[in-house]
Amino acid sequence: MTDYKATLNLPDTPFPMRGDLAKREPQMVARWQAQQRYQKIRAARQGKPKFILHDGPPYANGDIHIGHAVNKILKDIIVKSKTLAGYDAPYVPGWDCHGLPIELQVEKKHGKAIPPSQFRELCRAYAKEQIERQKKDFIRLGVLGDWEHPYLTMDFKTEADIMRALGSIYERGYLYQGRKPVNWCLDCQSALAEAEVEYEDKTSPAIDVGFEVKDKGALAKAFGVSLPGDAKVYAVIWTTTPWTLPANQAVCVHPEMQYDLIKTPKGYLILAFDLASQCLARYQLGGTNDRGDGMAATCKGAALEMLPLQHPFYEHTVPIICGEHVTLEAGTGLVHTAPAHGLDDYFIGQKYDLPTDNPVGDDGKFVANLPLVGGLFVWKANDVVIDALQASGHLLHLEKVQHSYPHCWRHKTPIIFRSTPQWFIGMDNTGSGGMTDTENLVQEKRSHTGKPEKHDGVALRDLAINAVEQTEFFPGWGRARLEAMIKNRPDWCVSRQRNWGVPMPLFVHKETSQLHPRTPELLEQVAKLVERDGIEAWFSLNSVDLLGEEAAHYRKLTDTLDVWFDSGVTHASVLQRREELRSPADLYLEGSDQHRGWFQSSLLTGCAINGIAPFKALLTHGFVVDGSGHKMSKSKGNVIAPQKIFDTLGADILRLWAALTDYSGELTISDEILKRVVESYRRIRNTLRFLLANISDFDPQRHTLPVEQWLEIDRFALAMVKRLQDEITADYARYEFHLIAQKLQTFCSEDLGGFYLDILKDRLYTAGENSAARRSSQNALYHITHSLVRLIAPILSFTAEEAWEVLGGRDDCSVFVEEWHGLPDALLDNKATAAWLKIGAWRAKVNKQLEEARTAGLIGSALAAEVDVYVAGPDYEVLARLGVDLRFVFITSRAKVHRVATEAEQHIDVSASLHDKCERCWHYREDVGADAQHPKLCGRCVSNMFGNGEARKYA
RNA sequence: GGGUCUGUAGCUCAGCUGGUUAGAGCAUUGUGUUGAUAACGCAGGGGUCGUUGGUUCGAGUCCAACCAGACCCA
Repeated sequence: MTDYKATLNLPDTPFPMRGDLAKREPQMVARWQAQQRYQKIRAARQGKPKFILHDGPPYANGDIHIGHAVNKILKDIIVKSKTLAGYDAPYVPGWDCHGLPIELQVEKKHGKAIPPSQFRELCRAYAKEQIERQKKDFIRLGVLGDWEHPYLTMDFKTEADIMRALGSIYERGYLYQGRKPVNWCLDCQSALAEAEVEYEDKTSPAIDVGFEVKDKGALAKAFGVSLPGDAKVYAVIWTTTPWTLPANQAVCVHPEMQYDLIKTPKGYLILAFDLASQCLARYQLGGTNDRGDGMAATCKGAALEMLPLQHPFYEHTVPIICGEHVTLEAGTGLVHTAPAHGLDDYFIGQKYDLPTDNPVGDDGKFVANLPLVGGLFVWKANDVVIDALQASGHLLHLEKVQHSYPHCWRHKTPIIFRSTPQWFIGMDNTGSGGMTDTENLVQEKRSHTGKPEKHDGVALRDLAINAVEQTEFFPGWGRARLEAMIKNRPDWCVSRQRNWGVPMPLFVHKETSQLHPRTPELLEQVAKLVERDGIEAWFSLNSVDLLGEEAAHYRKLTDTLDVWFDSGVTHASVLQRREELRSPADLYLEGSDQHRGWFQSSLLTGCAINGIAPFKALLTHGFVVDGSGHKMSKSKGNVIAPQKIFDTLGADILRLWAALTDYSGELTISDEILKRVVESYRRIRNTLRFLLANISDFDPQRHTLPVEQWLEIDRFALAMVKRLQDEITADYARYEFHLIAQKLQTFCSEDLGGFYLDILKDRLYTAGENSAARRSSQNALYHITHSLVRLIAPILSFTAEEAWEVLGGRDDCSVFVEEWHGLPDALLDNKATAAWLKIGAWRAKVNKQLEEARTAGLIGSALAAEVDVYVAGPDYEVLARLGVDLRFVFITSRAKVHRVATEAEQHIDVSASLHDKCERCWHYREDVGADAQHPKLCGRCVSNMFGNGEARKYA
């Protein structure tokens, strides 16, 4: 018996069905690096239009988590898709290296008693080590970039440029000195960062204090009442920090809230309407009217603005001011305001230009010459203040309360808020130089000269808002979010009292506190030194070397810069410094938290230095959450590590997950989701494998046929892939990756697996190896494969490169030096396309009938069936046109169309074939055995094997 | 508490400017094939479109409130 299977052209490929990704990907990565693929791609794109995606630097601490992975994968998808679209898209990864978290790690490891210079060296070494760990994982994800030359904010040259950026901002008039309350530990005698503060319960004295109204006439007017001449009126505040009363500068009310003037045995009291009753109960004062609180009059807080009050134990008066931060949660609805001791107070104080004078020294003692509390420790001062208030009759109530209060995480002792001298980038000061109106500014910005724009005299806030308007946002709501933040943000405090950071290389006059007149020049001299020796150059600098005799009059600042400044100015220190990059970048891409972070620090420094944003577009992705939509945390135990995913499932699975998920909201991940992603991957991979396997003997040099000679279904397939490619390349350009992943999957399942490839198998396997019928299909498959491999490449990079090796027969070329595949015109008019869609619909109907016949036990395989299709109207022509090829579309052994008059008469008859089954092609045909020499074969197979081969036109 | 978002089948996503019985892939069930075989084909089941009101002749699609979740603030 002849084994006809051997006479078929069955698929064959070295591309395995199972990816075995976890094991094989690392080998691929090693080869890519050895072959310098990033550099080769750069060379291939030399001279092409640039697309600059600027990497927001991750912080050099800790191993990468899933959020890092998402971020880098999305960036990589963009860089690769832009590369395939023909752009020169370099990718220079970076790291943020200075700052507190690293200090804390080093402290934890080496203790606190280390000289600062040695401490900084340890920090530098630690950061370096962390970078190497993170880098290894980023590379493992398949992210392509200049990993050998990343940018580090702790590079000496970068450190110098960070200083220079500060200098530019100073020269443009946006830097100023001020005071600001910071968390202050009395035991450390130093400022604490937010991360060093923890909250614990503490018992404090809670007091209600009356501030006597000075101008009763104005008050009476505000409330619209007349008051007896001898009446005493008090604005009542409530506080749990009596010791801050010496620094009181105002009493704050909510402008929209209702305040009552209430007559009591202790005089008239001003209290918030909603809190009056409980306050009076607390003070044990009765009321005299229906409401029981003796209300005399009421008014809105706004009416009380600027009313002068007598400080309860000092000579000066303080105003009533209005603030939105006043709440009704506790107290009286009037808030004691000490700008030196609270952030809210400080901000509202800025608005009203209140003094920020801080009477408390580093040691927690009041300055010696201060009346009442001079020289006292703050906690001691509590009692003294309370006694004084009691004695003078200003104290309405005293009680002990337990509340959550900030503590130093090292000493576990309560901290205080205390204003200290700091440096700010002002949002609203108009900088130096002449006024320029915003309109002119916009005009100037449109001409991209690359030179700093003239923007002195415009408030940074206005520059920034303007820059936001010029920026493109993905997704669009990013604009509203960023704009709202810019509009509301306070001045940027850029100074920190830290060791591991870029110093502010400034000299301040000891008496006047003014900066040295030659500051820009001096700053550049320092920058030169830092370029050579790093930030240590400043710390070890002897002022005399720079200032000569003047040194005696100047203090060398020891403050360092906020780390957000470091990364914020990478547009200057990296984009403008590196040959292959430029500013503004085409895109910044980060998580949505960076609206407050890097987007903003970049925007503000960019605007302050150049008048424009350092980016043309911003893309934001959400955070990764678990299967039920909750954030991941170690305590919840719902953390999924990227390392675990690429070590078990492979990086391509993680990449496909990132692509499949709509990143504009939260990205959900769970074991089930990953399982689904693996299924998706298999579908795409197997389709690719089938394609590769069926064109393994196809040589485009020898077997290319002009499209007009292809069978029509092959041209239809070409049209389908063309449409897919058009859609997907457009989706890449819009950064809509989840649509791409979805379309790829649907294309593989519907268009290919469920239609074209299904129909094609018979022709590919049974037609003559080199027949026009078979080569026609391979022409189509060749283009589909080439298109598909490129389309998946930005997402499934490992799989694409693996397929590319099979396609090209060599392992030293990358799909990323290519561009999107140039597809020939399918030469298919709208009518023919519509006809094929109709044919597909009829195929579905036939399938349904076949399934019924199968259920009824009439047939098994579809080839065991014969169908008669009764069709009315234009559909008849559509099907009839295919002639004998119709059976191949339906994959039945015989198919015939019959015309009927009306749609109502349309139906499909399925019957089991009564003929013999051809042993080679498995069709049941009348002519099986017609050729006596080949009794088991049908006529078609005899012809394909020994004759001229069958002729096909449509399918 | 404020700002910016999200909430459509078990999972991931479509559903344009409001208009016939809400779609796809995967999963699931049944089944065919054993010449893509730890693969592939075919058919089926599965959704109060977060909840409740409102606008409209008509709402998944517009408005309001509420619930749940995310990010950033306070």
